This record gives sequence, structure tokens and C-alpha cells, in this order.
Amino acid sequence: MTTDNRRRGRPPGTSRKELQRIALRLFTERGFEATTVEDIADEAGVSKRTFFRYFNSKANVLWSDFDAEVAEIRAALAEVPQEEPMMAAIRRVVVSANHYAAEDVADLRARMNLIGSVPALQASAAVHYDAWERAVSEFAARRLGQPSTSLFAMAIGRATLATCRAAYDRWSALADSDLTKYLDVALLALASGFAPDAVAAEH
Amino acid sequence: MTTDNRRRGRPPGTSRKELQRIALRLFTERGFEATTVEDIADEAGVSKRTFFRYFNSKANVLWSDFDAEVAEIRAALAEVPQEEPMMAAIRRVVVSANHYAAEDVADLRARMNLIGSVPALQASAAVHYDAWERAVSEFAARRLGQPSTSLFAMAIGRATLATCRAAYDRWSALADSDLTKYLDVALLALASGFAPDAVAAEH
DNA sequence: CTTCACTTGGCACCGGGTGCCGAATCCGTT
DNA sequence: AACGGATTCGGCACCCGGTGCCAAGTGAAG
Repeated sequence: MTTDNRRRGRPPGTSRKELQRIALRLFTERGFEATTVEDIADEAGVSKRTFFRYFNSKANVLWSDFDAEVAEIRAALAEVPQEEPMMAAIRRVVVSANHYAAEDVADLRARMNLIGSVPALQASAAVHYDAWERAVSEFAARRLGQPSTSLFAMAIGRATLATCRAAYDRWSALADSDLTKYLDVALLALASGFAPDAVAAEH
Repeated sequence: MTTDNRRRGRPPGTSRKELQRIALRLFTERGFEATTVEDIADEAGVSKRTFFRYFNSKANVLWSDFDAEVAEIRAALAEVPQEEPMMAAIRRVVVSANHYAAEDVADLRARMNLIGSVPALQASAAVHYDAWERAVSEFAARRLGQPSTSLFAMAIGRATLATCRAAYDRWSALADSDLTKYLDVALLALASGFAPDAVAAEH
């Protein structure tokens, strides 16, 4: 994080954001597989080699925002008061981290549709999901007084993300309501162990 | 499934099992990335092209047994009696599907260590996990009287696998006890919503 | 022997991803 | 104005995973 306000050297020919914009558009227009990295780079006016300086893989061009959410959740979980029950805190923080500006919703949905439907993108999710899960696992571990690699801590982190992914998918498929609504109700069901009365047919 | 007992044509130069054996050995000896598909094929006395006729990707050579488990779980869930509560049935079936013969345990652990530590293999897991999750989601959907793509059905399928993966990882890392023990206790915690009294420090 | 069914090897080819190096551009210093 | 360090760039060669294609090997059935 060198925050030198006065840069030096050859100016960048493009930016991360620009590449993300172009990639998302081409992926939705032509499909992920049918779009080569060179297509994206050409449209941005740079070379394929430069693309891989911004993103270490073709798929990662779609994951920047998700990674930012991980940092946000981790920070929020660090400030949860002791009185708040564990699962309630997780639910509150996760839901709160998923409030998006109206102008970003279209792109968010486009990204999620791609991630949910293209096998190569589903595969690329692993490492990003892992970081998300660890953020929750480490919080759970602190609450349980166990190492973050302990069985329950990991189970909680992973089960939480798994539940959120179900909510993401439903939302991106139905496009009817607020994302946070889906997250909230799903995480509530998780916190009740998916007991029969908690999963009584809503809608 | 043409179950002709009398084959015809040129005999195979190797077998799926043989390729799996060799691949697992080379991966553990040299590492996954450092082993090329041609290395595996050469050792089996076939060509690279033939390897890709047995497995559609380098990573999939490790996933056959897991896929078999999916089929087993799906079949067992189809015969769960109506009286048995949903989450209890899932726990029983999953645990029961994970009893392995003593002679297979070493390979199982080697595979899980690879899958847990190599990013490329973690990525390859997505499609296999998806099938596993759907087996559980579809059972949950029948019980809930909802489509298998409904929010709660998907959440249950995914959260169940997520919890099992935590158990897998702990077991393959510690190597101290029975895999089924880890699965059982983790799934019990899930079914209780990870409530404080259910996750009181065991071990 | 011929024909059919089936597997195999080999080749060309594509695209993702990396190492390497020299060139372009801007800044500050002399 | 000239130099040097810093930074990004383009382009090339290269590796490897993965696919399409086709000809050749091989065993059983007719």
C-alpha cells in the first residue's frame, strides 16, 4: 500500500475497473468460454500479457467485489459486542454487508448468473469462498474458545457460506425481491437447525 | 450400460483403476502441478490422448470414489421411512455412506489431503460437490413439499455438505479417530443450529 | 476371410498462463 | 538538456491441459 500521491513511470494503459467492465459485458454477450482473454485485452487497448498483470486468471476478473465483501465482513465481525449471540451476529453482519447501491444491482446479478451457470467459473470460486468461510470461522472460533481450524468453527463458517450461496442463487434466478431478504430468512433457518417449524413453507 | 459379458474389439491397454492408482502415487510423490498428464499416461503405458478418454480432466482422476458415494447417498435417501425426522435421516445416511474398508483408508486420506491442499484440486471439486448437494436437496425438497431448487432445500443440501467437508478436513489432518465420528458430531451440531450448548468444547 | 465393434496412438490445434527482456513513459536530479 | 531510476507496457517463446480428427491395431462374430 504505497500511497505515494505522485506517481512515477509509464502511465497505465487501462485500469482494473475498465477490464472488469469489458469482461463482464463480453461474457454476457458471447459467453465465458467463447470470450478469449485476448478479446478482452484488445477491447481495452492492451495486450494479453497486461491482462494477466491485473488478474492472475481469466475468471478472477469477476471476483474483486466478492473479495472486498470478505474484508468488510471480517472487519464487522471484529466489532461484535460480547452480548450478541454468535449466530445472530453472523446473520446481522452478513446481511448488512450485502446492501448494494441500486446502480450496482444489474452488474451484480449479471455476475452471479455467470458464476452460477458456467462450470469453469464455479470452479474458480473455491479460493474466494475459502477466504469468506475463514472470516466467519475465525469469529466463531473466538466465541467458542477454540482454534479456527477446529471442527465446529470450520463447520460454522462453511455452513454459513453454503446457506448464503443458496440465497444468492435464488435471488439471481428469481429477481423478484431484495437480496437481503433471502439471506436473512435462510440464515435464520440455519440458526434453527432447519427445524420443521422454521422451514415451514414460505412462499 | 451395455452389459455384454462378451467384449469385442481391441482390448484396453489399461484401466480406470490403474490410472487412478498411478496418478495418486505420482501426485503424492511429486505434487499435483509437477506431474503432467503425460507422466501418468507413460507410466500406464498409454498415450496422453487415452488418459483423456478415461477422465475428462486431470483432476477428475481423483473424484471417482466421491461420485460413487453420491449415488449411494441418493439411493439410501430414497428409502428413508416417513417417520424419521429429516435432519436425523440425512445424518444417518451420510454417516453410513462413509464407512470405508480399512485397506482403503490410506488412499482415502491421501486423496483428501491433496484435495484439501492443492488449489487446482479445490477448484475441480465444484461440479462433484454440486451433485452431492443436489442429492440431499432433492430429499429435503420432498420432505418440505417444495421444488428442489427452493431456497430451503438448497440451503439444507449445501449446508450439509459444507459441514461434512469440515469433518473430512479435520479427519484427514488429525488422522486420530474414525471419520464417521467426526461426521456424526458435526452433523448433530448442524441440526441444532450450532446452538451454544451443542457446540460446547468436545475433544 | 471379412466385417463389425472397439480401443488406441499420433497429430494438429486452441487457449490459459508464465518467464523473460527490451522499450516506452514519466519523474526527479544534476 | 541530459541522465538515471521507477513503472508499465508489448511481444515473444514456451509449457501444459484439453479437443477434433483420422488411421491403425485387435479381437469376436458371421
